[in-house]
Amino acid sequence: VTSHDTEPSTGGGAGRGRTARERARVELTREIKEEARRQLADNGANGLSLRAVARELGMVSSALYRYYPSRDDLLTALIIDAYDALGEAAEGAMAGAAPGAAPATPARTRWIAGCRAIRDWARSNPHEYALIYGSPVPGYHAPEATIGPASRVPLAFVGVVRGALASGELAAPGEALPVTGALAGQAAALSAALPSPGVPPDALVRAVIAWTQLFGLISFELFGQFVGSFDPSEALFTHVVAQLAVFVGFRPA
Amino acid sequence: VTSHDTEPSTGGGAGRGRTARERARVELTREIKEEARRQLADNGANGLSLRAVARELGMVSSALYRYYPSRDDLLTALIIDAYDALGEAAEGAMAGAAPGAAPATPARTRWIAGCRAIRDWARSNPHEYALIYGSPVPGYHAPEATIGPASRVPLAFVGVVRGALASGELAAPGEALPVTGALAGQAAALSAALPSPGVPPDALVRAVIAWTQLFGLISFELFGQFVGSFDPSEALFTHVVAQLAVFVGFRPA
DNA sequence: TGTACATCAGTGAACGCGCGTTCACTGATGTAC
DNA sequence: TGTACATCAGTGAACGCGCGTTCACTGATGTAC
Repeated sequence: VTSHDTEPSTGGGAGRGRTARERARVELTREIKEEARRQLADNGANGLSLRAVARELGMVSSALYRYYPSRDDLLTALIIDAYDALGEAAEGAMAGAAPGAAPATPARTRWIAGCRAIRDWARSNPHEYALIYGSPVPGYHAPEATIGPASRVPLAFVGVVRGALASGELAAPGEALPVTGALAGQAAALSAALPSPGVPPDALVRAVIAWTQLFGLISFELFGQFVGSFDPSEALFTHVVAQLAVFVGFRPA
Repeated sequence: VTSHDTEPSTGGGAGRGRTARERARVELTREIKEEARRQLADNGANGLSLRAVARELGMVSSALYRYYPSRDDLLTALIIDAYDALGEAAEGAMAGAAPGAAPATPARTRWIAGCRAIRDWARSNPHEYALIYGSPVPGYHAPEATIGPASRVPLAFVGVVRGALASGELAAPGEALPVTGALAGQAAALSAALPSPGVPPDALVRAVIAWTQLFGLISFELFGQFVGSFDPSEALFTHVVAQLAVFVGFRPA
């Protein structure tokens, strides 16, 4: 069971649950999303049906419109929840110790823990994973509100790299190719746009590559490309993550 | 425009087009798949509708059942076509020169050409790509007939590696981690099961990792994860492929 | 504390739509003599 | 070359189903005096 929450657009900013009505609304919103997630698992994003959700909740279909103005809005809520849940898992695993306190966990260890947390979440929530990292849902256009939650994972990746850089735990590995030309420009622009800039393009590009490698591997595992070859893909995953740690340049623990 | 074909289950093995009827059947089968592909692009795999295909072709929906016994069978035909088209593109780009003849293209060059051919095909046929490498279609179970076509790309990858090995063009790079334990076992088993065995587990695993990295990158590009960062992702792609060539161990040209 | 009014969650019927699949049929194409 | 029969592609109607969304309504909950 994962924690999910996206507040419904409760008119006033009143505390959650001041009146019975408000408490009921919060509760039902949660139940609607729970049931919707269940249907996602059975039928995929396209199979998500307001009528079926209402039916399962013992309501009439039109009642759902008091909670979400349309099917796509419900889908958006699910997408944001999924990004947030995954982002939280990654952040939790990758966060360093509180600044100044206790001996910090090595960056390499935190990075590996983050990769594993991401995979664990994906395996526990395969359909929500598919919702955000699988093929786009046709006819659905993600609103801007998804951008923030979607960038939590890549930002967590970059965060570890930046931390490692600051603490001298990062070194360009010998076999990393230099980043040049258009790529260097893009990386520099991206680096400058980060919440806290200062990550050199070379390191940023290696982090991005690791990010794509990780999700490529997880997608192959979940989408069935390894059936019959690396079927329990635990060993392959462990190997790849260790290899990626080398590539990104984390100093061995 | 790409070439696509999967013969309909024409009763006898008679040459294609002996009679007018047979020619018409082959022709219509092609048109049905073409129209289905068009709909795939508009509505995704779930949006593929026999009735809509028939409508567009000016037939009545029940007529399609003379060609495909069900919607899922049509989907299977599309999936097989997609795997075959992509496989053909990869094989074409990765194949060495005829054995014994002419100076062979270096393995590294062929490998990079193969990666690029795969990406080019994916960008030209994004919905067919999503069909085979995106989230699984819920409720659809791929029949065994898809296994062969699906393995063409990974086999092409392994083929280049084996070729490079034979011609002394492959060397374990210094930063590659040793393959041990359960992973080594899986790799050895897989290696032994290959059409032509003899690829050492270490090299095989590196090829598999490169395969997942490549498709992870392409999926991110096509599914929109790079929007706003590495937006034209040409430069990133070129960099990653070169980096992968180093990782797999191809001798620089 | 008690009443009058406003808010709003949930109802039930309806609109208009699309789908996969089956089945008895017709008429053209193909084949055997 | 010509006729009789078999094959089979395509028709049209039907079955039974599900969907998103709108709308006038009812009755319970909340609020102001």
